[in-house]
Amino acid sequence: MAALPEAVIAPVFRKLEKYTELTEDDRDAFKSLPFSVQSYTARQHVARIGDRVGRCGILLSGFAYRYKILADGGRQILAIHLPGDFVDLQHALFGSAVHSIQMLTEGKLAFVPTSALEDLVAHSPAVQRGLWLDTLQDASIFSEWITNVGRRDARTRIAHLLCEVAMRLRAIGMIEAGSYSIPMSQEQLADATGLTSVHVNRTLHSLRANGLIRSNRRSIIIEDWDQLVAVGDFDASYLRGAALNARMEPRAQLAPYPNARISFA
Amino acid sequence: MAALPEAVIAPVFRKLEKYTELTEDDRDAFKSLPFSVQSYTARQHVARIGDRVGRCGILLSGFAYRYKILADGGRQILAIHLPGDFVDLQHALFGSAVHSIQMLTEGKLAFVPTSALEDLVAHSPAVQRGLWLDTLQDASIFSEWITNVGRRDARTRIAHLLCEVAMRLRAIGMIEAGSYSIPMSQEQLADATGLTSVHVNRTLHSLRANGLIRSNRRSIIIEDWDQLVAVGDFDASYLRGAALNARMEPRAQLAPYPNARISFA
DNA sequence: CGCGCGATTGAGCACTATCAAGAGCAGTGG
DNA sequence: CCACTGCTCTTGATAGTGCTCAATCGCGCG
Repeated sequence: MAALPEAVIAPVFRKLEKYTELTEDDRDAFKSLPFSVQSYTARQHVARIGDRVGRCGILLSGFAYRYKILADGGRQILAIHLPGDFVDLQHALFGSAVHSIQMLTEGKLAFVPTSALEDLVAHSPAVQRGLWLDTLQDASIFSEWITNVGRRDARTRIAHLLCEVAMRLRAIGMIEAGSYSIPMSQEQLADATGLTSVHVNRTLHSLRANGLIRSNRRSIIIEDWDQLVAVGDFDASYLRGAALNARMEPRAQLAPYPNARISFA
Repeated sequence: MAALPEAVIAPVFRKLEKYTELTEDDRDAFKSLPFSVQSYTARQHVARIGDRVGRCGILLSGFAYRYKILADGGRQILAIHLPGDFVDLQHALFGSAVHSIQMLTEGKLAFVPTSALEDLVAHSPAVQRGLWLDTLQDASIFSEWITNVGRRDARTRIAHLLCEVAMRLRAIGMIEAGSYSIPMSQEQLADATGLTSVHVNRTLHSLRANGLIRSNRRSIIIEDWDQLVAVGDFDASYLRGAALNARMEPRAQLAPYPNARISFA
């Protein structure tokens, strides 16, 4: 357990400080938390349902997702995590995992013992506030997902998910040269939207036919952001701090980044 | 704005203290927050999407729910709130409403100005921790709802929702003499489960035919809790503190309260 | 006693799932 | 360098769950 280099936790601070002021002391205290870093391969599990959890994971690189398995064997993806995300605060604070967490790609996580994090927040209201707001933001994204799978048709659902991921990647600066990539199979897309992979496949084809996206094997490129937003019934305000300047910019300005690429590599 | 009588905030403390120790100072500080109480009639709105929000609402009595309206006019209910719930922490902390909040029944809310709450949590880590954990618990419920609407069939969805509400009411002591009531129309049940009211109606009939519930006009009575749990694929562990001793009791013990009544009055 | 909202019921339809088979790309080992 | 293997994507045919549309009923209320 050693402290992390500045560069690695910079994204975490950016997230925490989106709505909270941290003092130099707060930052120092956070940086001196005992971290242990672990590397994962794609598909590796970070936690499984039922595990006892005594640590809190922070995604440093790569993508991860949380999911539940149902009685009938079905799977529902609950959230997609990007670098900088706190991956399982709920598990850490309550002590047990009620769903599983799996890597989408290879990547690294930093783990902090729950006890150390609890000590920190007991003495640093600002850090706790940052974490709380992050949780509130996650909850807001969850509630949008409820809406997405509950009341939208397949076409809208998928467009909405693509918009969300695009916007969140953009907010953390992971769209460079107008393109970005996340590695999700159509089956994973299906499990995130409550559809079947077959239907996702057909819907992607339809979006492609309408010129909203392009896609070759394992990669999706947004061709027409404005239309994708329209089709996806997408309004980024629920993303709060996870959207780029969501508070300030009017909706219109949130949208366009010309020809951005989503490569589902 | 006057302080609230002890009796009224007792449920709030019970919630906050489920996972956190509050000192006498913490409690006093909380009790001296400037509260204003407001009464609502059934169907009245507490907040509407787009509102600027500068206060935090605590449900003192009655039931409320949050919902979103979609582009096509559809409605999705995101959460059902019971007495003692913090109804819109997200809105209060971020300053604007991204969904609407409406009363299910008549009831009362206490409002605290966001600034006063922020002052309090800046000085009382324990209170902030309680609120944070409450938010984490809400997020856990959200994620279960995603699963519910995303991957379960109509029968399972409705059974699951009935189980959840029953369990949560039980946790706050609102099931007396083995019966309890919440006032939800079939249309509201539909908007919470992502179904149509017509299909909810038919599914309730089917559950009734199988002896899992009884129902007359606007009231549902659980006849066979064990079977309802089985049909609803219900495992209360996601409820965390919102379930009765969810941490301690094995699953089997969570379940039965003989012939409990849900009156959807 | 008339009104109104919610519950109920029926008929037909549509979106999405299911089942099944084949194709394409990537990584592996010979 | 090339079969082998496995996974994901793709496509077709068929079925079904849940939706839509529409009308009627029933209870609570003024």
